[in-house]
Amino acid sequence: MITPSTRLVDVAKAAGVSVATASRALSGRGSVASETRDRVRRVATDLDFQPSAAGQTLRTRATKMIGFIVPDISSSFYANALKGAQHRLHAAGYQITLMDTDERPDRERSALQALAAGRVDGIILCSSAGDVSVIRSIERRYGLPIVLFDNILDGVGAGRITLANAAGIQLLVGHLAAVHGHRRIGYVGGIETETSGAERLAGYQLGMLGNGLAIDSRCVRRGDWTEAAGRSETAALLEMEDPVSAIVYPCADMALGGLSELRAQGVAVPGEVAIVCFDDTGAAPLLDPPLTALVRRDREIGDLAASMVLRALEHTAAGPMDVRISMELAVRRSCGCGQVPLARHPRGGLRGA
Amino acid sequence: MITPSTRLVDVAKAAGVSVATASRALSGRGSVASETRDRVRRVATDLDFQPSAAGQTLRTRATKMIGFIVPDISSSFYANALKGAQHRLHAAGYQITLMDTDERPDRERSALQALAAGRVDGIILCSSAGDVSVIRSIERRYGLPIVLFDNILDGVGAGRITLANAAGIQLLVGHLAAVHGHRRIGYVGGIETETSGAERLAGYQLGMLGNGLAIDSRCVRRGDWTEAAGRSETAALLEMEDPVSAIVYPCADMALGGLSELRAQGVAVPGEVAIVCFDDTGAAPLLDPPLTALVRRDREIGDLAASMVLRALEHTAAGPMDVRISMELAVRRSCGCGQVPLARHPRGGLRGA
DNA sequence: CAGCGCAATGGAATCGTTTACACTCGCCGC
DNA sequence: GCGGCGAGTGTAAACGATTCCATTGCGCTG
Repeated sequence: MITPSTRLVDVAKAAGVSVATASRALSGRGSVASETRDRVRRVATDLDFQPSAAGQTLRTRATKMIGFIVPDISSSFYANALKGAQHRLHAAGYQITLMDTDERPDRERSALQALAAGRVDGIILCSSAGDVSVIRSIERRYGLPIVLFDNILDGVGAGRITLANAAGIQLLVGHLAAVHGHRRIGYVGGIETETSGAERLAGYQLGMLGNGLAIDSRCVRRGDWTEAAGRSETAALLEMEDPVSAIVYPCADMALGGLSELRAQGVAVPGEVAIVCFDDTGAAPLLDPPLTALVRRDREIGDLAASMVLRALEHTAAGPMDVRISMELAVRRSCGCGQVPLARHPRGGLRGA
Repeated sequence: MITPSTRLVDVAKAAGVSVATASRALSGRGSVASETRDRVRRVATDLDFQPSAAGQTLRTRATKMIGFIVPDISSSFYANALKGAQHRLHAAGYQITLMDTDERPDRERSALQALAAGRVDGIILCSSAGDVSVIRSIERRYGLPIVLFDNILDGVGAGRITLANAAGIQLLVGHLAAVHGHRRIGYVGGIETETSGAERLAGYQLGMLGNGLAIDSRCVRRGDWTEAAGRSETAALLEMEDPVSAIVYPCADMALGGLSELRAQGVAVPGEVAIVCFDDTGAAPLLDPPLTALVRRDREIGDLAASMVLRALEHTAAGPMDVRISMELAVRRSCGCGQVPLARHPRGGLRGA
C-alpha cells in the first residue's frame, strides 16, 4: 500500500553506477567488474534493498508464484500435499498463492480467473467442478501450466497425478469379503461427477463382482464428501430391513460421520457393522475403534505436483507427467481384525496386523 | 510466463477510445459518457480482458493480496482460521498468499522478507519465532499492517487476537481437580518462548495453586507441539516412581501422541491416567476414549483477523484491534466423566481395558 | 600501427496500468 | 455576447525493474 521502499535506482546512486549496471550486478547476468559487483551488492544489503515484485513481473512476465487450488484446505490430505509442494517450490524460489474453493464450482472458476490475470506462473489444482472449459481456455490463452491431482479431467492438464482410486476401494472390499466373509457390504460414496468419486464407486462395484457378491443398489449411497453426509447416508443404510454388515467409506470425513452415527444409534463397530475407509488420517489409529484405512503419502503427492509444474515451466520434459499413486492397506480394528480371535492380537491390534 | 493476453490498449482500440477513457470506463472513476462506458465494458468482456495485476500494482501500489503466515497449515486450527479469513477477504476482493513456516524461525523470517517485497498489502501472522525485530522493521519501513493471532509479540502488530490461554488451561485443571479430585496433575507443555506456550504454562500453575495443589517440577514437561513430543514427554512422565493421575496437554497433536503412548504402554485412560487437552479437533469426540477439550471458534478467529487487516488498510479505526477469545469446556470421557458409573453409559462396554 | 574483439558501462525503451493535466465543447448567467 | 464552468476525452508521465544497443577503452594480432 504505502511503500516508500528503496528502489534499484537508490542502490545504483549510492554505489555510483547506473541502474543497468546495478541490475546486472545483483542478478549476475551480463558482465560486471567483480569489484563493482561486490560494491553494489554491499550497498544493496546495507540499504536493505528488496526488488519490487511488480516491477520485475511487469518486465520479465514471471511472478515466481504458483497457485494452489483445493476444495478444502482443512482436509489433512490437501494440507499435507500443500506442505510437500511448498517445500519443493520454495527451494526453487517460488511462493504459493492458495485458494480454497469450499467444493464450490463457482469459487473454483473465479479462483482460476483471478490467477489467470498474470498472478501466477503455474497452477496446481484439485478440481471439484466437472468443468473443463475454463481450464482449457486458461491453458490455451495464457499458456499457464496446470497440474491436476487427485481429481482428473479429460483432455486438460500439463501434468496429472491420480490416486489408484478403484484399486484402493477394491482392496478394502476384498479385505471385508475375503478375510471376514462379509456378503452385504454397503457403500457411502462421494460426488460421482468428480473422477475420484466415480472411480471409487467403480472400485466398489468391481470389488463386489470380483468377490462374487451381488450389488444391491439400495446399499449404495452418495454424499458430498462431508462428515454430515457420512452421518445422514449411514443413517439411511441403517433403516433398511435387511441391513448391511459392513460399510465402505470413500474418505475420512464421511467415515468419521458414519462412525459417529453408528455409535449414536448404539450399533457395535465392528461387532454389528464393520467399517473401512479410503483415507487415512493421523487420528485413525486412535479412534474407537481404530479405523482400517488406506495409507497414502500425501506430502509426496504435493512434492510430485510441484516438480511437475517446475518441469513444465522450465520446459524440461525429463520425467513422467502422468502418474498414478498406489496405496496400501492399514489393517486396524474397525474392520473386525483383532476382534473375534482376541488372543491372536494381544494389544488389540493397535497397529496394523 | 508466456502471456500473450489482451491488454487495456487492445480494449481501447476495439472500442475506439483512448486507454485513459477505457481505464476510467472500467474502473468507474472519473467521468465517462454512459454510452461510452457501456461500449467499453461490453468490448472488455467480449475480449475476455483481465487487467494485469503487475501493471496495476506497479501504478497503484496495491496488490489486493494478503499474506497468511502460520507454523503448520495441516493443523486444523490454522486451516480453519485460514478458511474464515479467506471468506472475508474474498468478499473484499483480496486473495491469500500462504506461507507455512514449519515452526522454523528462519522460514518465518524469509517468508516475511519475501512478502515485504511489495507482494502483499497486509499480513496475518501467527509467529513461532520470538523475534520482534523483523516484524517491527517491516511495519516501519513498508507501513504494512500486520495482524498477529494466537501467538502475540510485544509492541508490534496493527491488530492482535489472543486466546484466553491461561484461563483455558485453568478451566481444564480446575475440572480435573474439583470434579474428579485429582491431586497429582502433570503438564506436557509447548514451546515456552512463544506467548501461547508461556501463558498456557502459567495457566497450569495458576490452576494448580488456585485449587490448593502443589506444583512438582518433575511433573511439568515441555515439547515442540508435535505428536512425537507428546509421545516422548508422556513416556517420561510415566517413568516416575510416584506417577501422575492426570495429564493436561496444551494442543491436540501432543494429546494424540500422549494418548497413543499411554495405550502402547497399556495404561488405562481415564482409569489410571485421565487426560484433557487445550485444542479441540473434529476427531476428538471419536477417539478412544473421547477427548475432553476446550472448544474454540477457529473460523471466527480467521474472520476477525481478516477484518482487522481490512480495517487497518482502510484506516477505519472502527472496531477493536485487540481481542481476547475465550473458550468453553467440552466434557467427554477422557477426563473420567461418565466413566465410574458405567451403567449410565450403556455403550461404554466396547472398550477393551 | 591499423583493426578487431571483448569487457565494462550507460542510455533509453519496454512491460500495462492509472491519473494529473490540458483541451474542446455546449450551456448557463450576467 | 461573453466569461466561466463542468462533462467528456486524449496525451503523456509516472510506477520499478530488465535488457537491447551504443559507447568506451584496453589488449592483442597481423
